[in-house]
Amino acid sequence: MGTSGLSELSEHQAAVWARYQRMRVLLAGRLGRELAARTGLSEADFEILTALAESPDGDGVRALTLRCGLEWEKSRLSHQLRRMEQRGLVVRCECAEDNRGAVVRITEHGRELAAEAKRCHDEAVRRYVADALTAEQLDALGEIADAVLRRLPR
Amino acid sequence: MGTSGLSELSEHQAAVWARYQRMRVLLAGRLGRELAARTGLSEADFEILTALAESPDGDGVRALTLRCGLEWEKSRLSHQLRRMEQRGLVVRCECAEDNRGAVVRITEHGRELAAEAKRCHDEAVRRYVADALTAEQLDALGEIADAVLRRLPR
DNA sequence: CCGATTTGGTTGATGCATCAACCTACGTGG
DNA sequence: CCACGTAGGTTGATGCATCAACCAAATCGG
Repeated sequence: MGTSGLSELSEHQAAVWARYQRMRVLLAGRLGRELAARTGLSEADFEILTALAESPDGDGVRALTLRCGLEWEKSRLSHQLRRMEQRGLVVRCECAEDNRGAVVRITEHGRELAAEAKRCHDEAVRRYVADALTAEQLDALGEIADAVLRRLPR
Repeated sequence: MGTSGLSELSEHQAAVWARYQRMRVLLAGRLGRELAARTGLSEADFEILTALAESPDGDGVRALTLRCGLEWEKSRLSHQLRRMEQRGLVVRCECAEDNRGAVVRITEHGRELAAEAKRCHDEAVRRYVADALTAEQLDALGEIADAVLRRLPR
């Protein structure tokens, strides 16, 4: 002690952070790659399709609702939906209640891919994470996430 | 039990995963944003500059060395270095020992920004992670990362 | 020594993420 | 009712990440 400045990390803290970063990058890369290889979907596609497929409202979800649920920026959603519409995964139509708004509907093709992707994704998460950790570690991970999230503004 | 298919996640597992994902996305976003706001560097810039500044070899690092250390793809490094060279953060020059190769040198400007960025980044990691977790949680995070990394091919 | 293969690196195309600017419709206070 | 502020969405530009194609220098097998 005595050598640590106000904002420095101890060697141990830096080492943990480095391992976390490595896990984060490699895990995300692998999950994304497997999903893309098996379904042709990106993680972004998957998030949208999952939200649409899970939505109880059979016919379409308001873009705003989607955005809030995913915590996405509006331009991000707009660009993403444009690309997905071109590939026939979703359809955008006008909104009756608010003429500014957009309603997004998942297509049959989209729904099929979403189901396939969920299987694929869950299996990968199980393989790389759930099965790799003890029950205590899994609980700890949840609590760690909560603790960090509490520190994040908003 | 009995209801779980081969690749499904239990509710608890899915909930932990969701919280992890949320932490991952929001934390990365916040760290990147703070770094960009305070130094004008992206995380990618920061990784490169850190590697170059830490390198004992005062005059330049082989691109290959950089690539292996960061585990980056070669085209990614090439594009990134091009952008950084345009901004005057690094210089690329030819390699004496291997005429195919490239040697990267950090500029004075780059070195100053790297130091500033390290302070900024360490402070943010401390604030959002190190100070948010108990000593046990910090250790647990390191072990979780190791356990997952052991499952990841290569 | 020579031809084939491998290796280090660049380039171009595409998708994803973000920022800023913009447009139109909604809502509210006068 | 109207003028103004705000909210929902789109668009364009830029940076980042990846893939595939390419090039030249190195290396290896005969």
